Amino acid sequence: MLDLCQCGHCQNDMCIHKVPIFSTLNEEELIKIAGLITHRNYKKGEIIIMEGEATDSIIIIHEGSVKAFKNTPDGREQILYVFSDGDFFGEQNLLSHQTSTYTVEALEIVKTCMLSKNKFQSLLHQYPEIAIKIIEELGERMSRLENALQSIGVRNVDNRIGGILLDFKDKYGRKTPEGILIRLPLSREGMANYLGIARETLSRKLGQLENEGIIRSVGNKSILILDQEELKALSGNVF
Amino acid sequence: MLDLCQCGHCQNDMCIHKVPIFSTLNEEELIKIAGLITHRNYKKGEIIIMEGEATDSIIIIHEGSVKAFKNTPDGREQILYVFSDGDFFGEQNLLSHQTSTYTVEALEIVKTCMLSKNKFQSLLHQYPEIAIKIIEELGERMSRLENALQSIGVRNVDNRIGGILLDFKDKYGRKTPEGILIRLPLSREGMANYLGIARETLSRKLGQLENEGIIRSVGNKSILILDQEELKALSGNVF
DNA sequence: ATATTTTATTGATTCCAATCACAGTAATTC
DNA sequence: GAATTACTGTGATTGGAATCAATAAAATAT
Repeated sequence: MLDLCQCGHCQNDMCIHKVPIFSTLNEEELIKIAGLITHRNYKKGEIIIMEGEATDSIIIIHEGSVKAFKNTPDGREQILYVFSDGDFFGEQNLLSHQTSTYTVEALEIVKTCMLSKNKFQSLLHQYPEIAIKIIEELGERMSRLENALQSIGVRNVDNRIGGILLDFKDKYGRKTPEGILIRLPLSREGMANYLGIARETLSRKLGQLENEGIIRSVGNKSILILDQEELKALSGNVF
Repeated sequence: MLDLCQCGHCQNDMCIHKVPIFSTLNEEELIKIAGLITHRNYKKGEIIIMEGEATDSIIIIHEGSVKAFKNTPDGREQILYVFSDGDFFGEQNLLSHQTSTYTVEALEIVKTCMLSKNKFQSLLHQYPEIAIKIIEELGERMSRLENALQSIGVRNVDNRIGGILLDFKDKYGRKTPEGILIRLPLSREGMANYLGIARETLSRKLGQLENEGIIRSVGNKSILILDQEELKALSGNVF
């Protein structure tokens, strides 16, 4: 995003610059909001919000990535979202009296910005555009959840794996001469928990895709996409 | 909801009376909005919105119920929501430039109220509380989707069936001396498409639950819940 | 650089739900 | 109310992914 700020006080790395929900505001308004924000950092593995807990702030990620998950009755974890720079969470608690519907855990060192319930609510009344931006963002998240739910209706596991790789490509991919290199935010186990399948099944399927020349594993934390079209076909995404 | 309107013009069955997103407004404001609304009825089986289609209105259900679903690549349908009185859809198209993420089909005779894009947007700017109400409602829907996604991570199918019965109980249940009688909005096939399982599997599992004395089928369109606690245990819902 | 721990892969087996096939039941239509 | 049509239930079989078990590879610590 273009940085319009020329003043001495305003840091260029202010988190609000990164956050889509504030994107309709001008620099002056942003500076005002920046003053309302508090910061906090987390180490890898630290819990930021616990499922069922009430929070009193909306939390915006300034840097790093987190996973949001639920613990299933049988002791596994089902990952619902992976949030990174500019994403927010905790908004449910501010508007309704809901407690958090998921646990949020840092996947690496994470810097967050927090805006307290009261400040955020008055902001919403002052700038309806922020509310509209939030509705838009929630709409996108719902759309992603809906797709996830659909791909489960399709019992085919390959389908889901194709989907997650394409998702990660958009968010974490980098073009290289050989193909698009994805720096994975999750381990194999994490990805399996995202897809709702067993770790071993994921390994096998990824191995298969590698044999077919569609992808290549690069260490444990990266995957190179060699044939994006084939992946799209696999994911059943006809659009 | 209490009907405060005493005037001659205002119909008591105005849809906006039923709609939570307008619940913060006073009677005068409601009457103003009522004038902006157009109506349309649908027969069972009629398509209200098609996936991928752009619409220019938010649609509120005044009476009846609908299913919102996606067609999976392998030709099945995955139901995402069942909407009834007071629920709305089509809001994605108004705020972002998204097209509909699902198809909506009437499950019975349905009466709808529509508010056009332009009118709705100016309303949002005028009454930020409406936007906040929408955020709340979307939050609840997301919470439901998240639960659905979780219960898929749990491979156990009984779990999901318990969940859908408890959901339907809250929305469509009626207390009787024998237990809570649910008037099902969906056929067995519909329920199976909601759960993402085969129709036959659902039949078998429901039969099992009946043998265990937890439920009783009453014709094809109703189910009597005899042992709600056992159902909760089954659904793994510890909260 | 080596040792230790963590994470990932591969193989063998089991099990649950999908599918196929058909019979039974309920709901419409005439 | 009989006939037709749509929906639902049950049995037999198959298949794909989970689980169990062990090895291999990678990341981290020493």
